[in-house]
Amino acid sequence: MDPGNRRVLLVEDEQTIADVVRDYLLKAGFQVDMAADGFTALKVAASRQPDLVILDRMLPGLDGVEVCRRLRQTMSVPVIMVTALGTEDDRILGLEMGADDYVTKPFSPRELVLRVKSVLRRSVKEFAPEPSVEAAGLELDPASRTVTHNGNPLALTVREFDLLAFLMRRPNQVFSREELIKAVWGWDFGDLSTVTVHVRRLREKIEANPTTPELIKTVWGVGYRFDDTGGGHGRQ
Amino acid sequence: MDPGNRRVLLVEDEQTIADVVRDYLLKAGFQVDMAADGFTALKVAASRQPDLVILDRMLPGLDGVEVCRRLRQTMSVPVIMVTALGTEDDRILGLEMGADDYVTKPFSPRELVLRVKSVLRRSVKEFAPEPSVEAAGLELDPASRTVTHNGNPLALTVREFDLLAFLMRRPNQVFSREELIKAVWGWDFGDLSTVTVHVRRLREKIEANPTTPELIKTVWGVGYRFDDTGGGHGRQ
DNA sequence: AGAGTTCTTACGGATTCAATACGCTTCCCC
DNA sequence: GGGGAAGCGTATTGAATCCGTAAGAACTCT
Repeated sequence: MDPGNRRVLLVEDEQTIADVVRDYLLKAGFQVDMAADGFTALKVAASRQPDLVILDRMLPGLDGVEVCRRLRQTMSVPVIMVTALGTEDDRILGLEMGADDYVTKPFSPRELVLRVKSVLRRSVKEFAPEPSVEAAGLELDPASRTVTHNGNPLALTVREFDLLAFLMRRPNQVFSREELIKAVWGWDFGDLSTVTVHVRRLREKIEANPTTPELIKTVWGVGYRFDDTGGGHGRQ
Repeated sequence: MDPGNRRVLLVEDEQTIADVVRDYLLKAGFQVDMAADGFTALKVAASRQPDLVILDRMLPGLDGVEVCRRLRQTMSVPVIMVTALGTEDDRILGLEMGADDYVTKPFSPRELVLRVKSVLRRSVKEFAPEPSVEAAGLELDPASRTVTHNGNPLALTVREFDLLAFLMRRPNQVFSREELIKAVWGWDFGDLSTVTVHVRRLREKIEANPTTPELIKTVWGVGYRFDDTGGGHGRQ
């Protein structure tokens, strides 16, 4: 995600910090609005409709937590909370309040910009349709959840599709069964043979000869890898 | 994050400190460039494109703050600032200046290495593939776990791959069997002949003539060393 | 020449993966 | 509801692979 035309509202009462951070955001290509207290923040947010809000927790007037709460009542903008407090409890509290990320002072403006980009990436992804992938004669379209092999459609199950999608998006990269079960299944633990079996079933459908796979290679002692040897960079 | 093939630029005018820190970074697997003053630092940074810069604040010529500012104008490399001053205000000032972390003298080189790793971890994307290494006709790609010798792929086992990766990332450095078994196997003790045998098996696959090895040299009474005699600095 | 170090080979055990089978749940259509 | 099919996760078996150790040969340095 590039900063492009994104608008960030920076709510911070300490002028020095505010200036430095604003410069960094501008340099990174964002448009920046500023507010020094809670009420102004809400007013500016309503009128400018920012794509993201950076919110100091200590503010004159309404404090950050309250501003966050009220923002959430009227709009669904992502919020990054900035605070001088750094305990674990505070962090959890901040996130529970509805902040999408949490930064403690003193912080590096560079890091803050990275987090802004990361949060925006996350929140943009949720709505943007994912592009389809193409590799090795296989075309996978997440929007319609269809896969074709040299033109003819394949009937994949949910798991099979998700697994293939994950691998095709990251061709030529090995993933352990643990990584796969975490990424595709969303589990933190579980029987890893689940992955083995699903790879097997997937191969049965996409490989010309499932016994000697050409697409999903097994890397002994490590995991699996989708091989995209050739030509076309897959992106529609 | 493991050091992979990351390149660090170390800017430090005190030779003793510089040497110690460089050794630690090398041991940790980083590639290290060095500069002793501000102007050299900028020049080296431009040509080598490091993944991170360690910057002493007190420097002859341009001081650290100024170097940091100028770096930031042209590239977006993370910076760790090293300084003799240690007050809280300085720390904040340093971070506000754009440093991503801040270390005060006297510092432990070990801690510095940890911070380097931490900063890199933050600035690197989650599934970003580690850069591959190339040396002496050999190309090793950690992401796909493949190795090619002048283009044709080699079939290495897990141990062989890990061993080769470790050595190739630290070319021209000798490692004892103890160090290798600790780093590659993760053991604190064990039969050292394990290393010997695996080096042998590895040579069988990568050396033109395994009996008179050109790549993995044995240093009698000490250990093994991967020789990168030639030209190209290994970076994909 | 001798002691210490490294090379080389061989082998049994352990790990890993493929392949199949089975029970459970879900969904659909009757 | 009820029968049946399909998908999923787990367990089991068997085979291929890899790994660590041992033990003797070859080598290096003094």
